[in-house]
Amino acid sequence: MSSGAVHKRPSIHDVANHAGVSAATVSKVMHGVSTVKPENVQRVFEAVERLGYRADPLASDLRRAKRRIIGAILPEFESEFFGSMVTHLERLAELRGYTLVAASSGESEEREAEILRRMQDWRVAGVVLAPVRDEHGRGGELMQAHGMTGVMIDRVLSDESFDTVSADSMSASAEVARELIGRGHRHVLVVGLGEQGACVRARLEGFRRTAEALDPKVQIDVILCESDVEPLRASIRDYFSRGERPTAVFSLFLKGTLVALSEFRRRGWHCPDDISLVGFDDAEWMSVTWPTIAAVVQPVDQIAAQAMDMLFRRIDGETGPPTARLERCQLLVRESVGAPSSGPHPGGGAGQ
Amino acid sequence: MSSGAVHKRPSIHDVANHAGVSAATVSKVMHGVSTVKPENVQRVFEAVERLGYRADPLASDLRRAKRRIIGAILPEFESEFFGSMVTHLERLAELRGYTLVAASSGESEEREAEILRRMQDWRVAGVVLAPVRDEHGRGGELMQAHGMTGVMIDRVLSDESFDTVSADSMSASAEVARELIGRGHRHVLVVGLGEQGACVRARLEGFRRTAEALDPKVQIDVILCESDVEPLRASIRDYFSRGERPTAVFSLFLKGTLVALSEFRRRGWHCPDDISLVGFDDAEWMSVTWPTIAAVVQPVDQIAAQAMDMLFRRIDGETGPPTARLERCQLLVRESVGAPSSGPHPGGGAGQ
DNA sequence: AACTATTGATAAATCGATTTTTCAATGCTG
DNA sequence: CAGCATTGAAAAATCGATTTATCAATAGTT
Repeated sequence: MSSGAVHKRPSIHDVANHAGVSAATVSKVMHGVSTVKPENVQRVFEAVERLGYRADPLASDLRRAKRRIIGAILPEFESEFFGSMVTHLERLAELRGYTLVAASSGESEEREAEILRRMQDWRVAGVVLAPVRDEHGRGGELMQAHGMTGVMIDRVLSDESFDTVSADSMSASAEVARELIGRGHRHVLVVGLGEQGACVRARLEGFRRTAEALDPKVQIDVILCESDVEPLRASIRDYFSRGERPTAVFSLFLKGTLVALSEFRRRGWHCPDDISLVGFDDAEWMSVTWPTIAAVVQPVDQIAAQAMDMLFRRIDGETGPPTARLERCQLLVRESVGAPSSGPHPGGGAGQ
Repeated sequence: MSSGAVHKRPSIHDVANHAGVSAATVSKVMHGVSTVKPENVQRVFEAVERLGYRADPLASDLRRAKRRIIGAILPEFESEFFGSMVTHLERLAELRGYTLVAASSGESEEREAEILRRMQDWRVAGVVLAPVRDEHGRGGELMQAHGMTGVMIDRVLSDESFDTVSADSMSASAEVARELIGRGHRHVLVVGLGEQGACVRARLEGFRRTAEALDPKVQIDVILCESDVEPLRASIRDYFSRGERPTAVFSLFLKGTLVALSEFRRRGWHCPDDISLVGFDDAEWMSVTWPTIAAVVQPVDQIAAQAMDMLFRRIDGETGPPTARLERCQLLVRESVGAPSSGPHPGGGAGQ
């Protein structure tokens, strides 16, 4: 469209000329410094108004000691959990006048490392890292080696170098155990990804300890796969094929819940009549399908808020030992959890 | 960890000093300019290596004519569709040495406008805008008024100022119509959000025209709500309460599919025995639940690729009239679609 | 041998802000 | 009224790169 007048934006010097003052004065006015004559303040505001001046954040950040950019590194963007995490982080960064630059590591530690390097190039003020593995992975090492300011979230428990914020996996798993044992389940399959992660161990142990405390004779089978979903699916399929017949499945991750559901489908089992299902991570569809799926809801908003809070404290120079926060989860018991089925599943196998 | 040596990163001048050349020479070497003595190239490389030098993108972008930043503005991050869109855009930007800065408008045109202003402050090279409303909303106006370079995606058809890329909604809807009519449905409820959007009209008309061409006596009811989900839910509930008994529901958006499903649940209707369901937008869970849900899959990868392709062409100075691309969708017919039920729906729950 | 081209590199200007330093004008004190 | 402190603003340095202008040393011409 017509007027090419728009193409060059006014700089602080243009404003200064228009107002008949120096660039330094304009800068002061923009930052509300009080040592400027009221008359000049007026003229600067008028010039700003007339020219539609807005400061270039690149230029101002270049000069400043700390850049007003926060980097966020998450394993992926496709899930509701991380999607909503980005939304929260974005809002919280903005609230403080910072820009959030989010990147996805695609569940790869190499990419995670590369992104961290790039964030360091940008000299971001701080990083929110949801590591691919856990707090002892490459990401943390790199952040530390380069003296970056950061917080780790989600797949972490605690770290000796960085603040961490995550869901209280252990308590949540314990609650799941109470729920399942309470309903009479005595044979439970636990499925999950990332066998070596501290977070997975916490979820598993939280469940196991509570379950065994409630009934020492409970049988807990565990299927963990390294990272990919398909091997997990294969293992679960194999497990059921061997004739194993748990009365409930507890999934430590959303993907596991999906895999379990699809394996139930394959075998024509229905929840909760044939088998019960509960998993970590809630999703919108879970309250809509038939049956509705029970889930552990992680407090995304609180995790994000706490993480940003800690991060900005560190950015503002707070020292002291790293803190490790655990945010309380909520167990939503839905239709997919019931009492153990009375008889053996169709297709053979033993009952309870 | 110990050494505070890490805290100040080397600048191009440090490299220059180390190599015994000038900063300009270092810059040339970094950009592969050939007019540098091989010996000096060596020394610069060595200095870069020893110091671990990496250019500061802020500083280099400040000087450059075009900044290597692409802005992406999407209505939200929580859905698989936009989540995966961000992932693709991120990768495509990176591939060309650009950084993607994504922001969510939260379905608000005010926020969309504010983000655009901020992106303009950053002087991004280009913007990928998935407008809250459609190509005639405030976002497009602003981009144009400020002479920004951009592409619009998703809720658009074509525009006289910007290139657009979106799913071929009309063809996809036509295919849905063929499928439903072909199976014998003669009374279909279409639900959706955003009544005034061109994209909604295309989806609706694509369906209506094809359906009526196949059988002029088909009854098509339509429930559209402005933007919020809850009014839509109320309308649908009211519609069914009035005794309307379509044999199939076609949802124009993912949210609509969820609302429809939950309303079916409320009434104890099962797909596809009591009513068939098909909707725009696929999601991972749809192939896992019971029944599996039929969906129109939008080619996110192609939309992203085409959008970035067009955008970079414009950034590189290509002129000419804006193009409007439509990418082909795929209809995944799953269990939620069947033949119309033989009789009227039971007033209460149906058995399985 | 003198003069022009060419080559390769450096110095300086620039991007658009912030921050520090300098400086002029005014006010106050004795 | 001289001397000093205060106030307010301009000038200059800075951030870390890129780009342009300038310059010295060599090569090539006649």
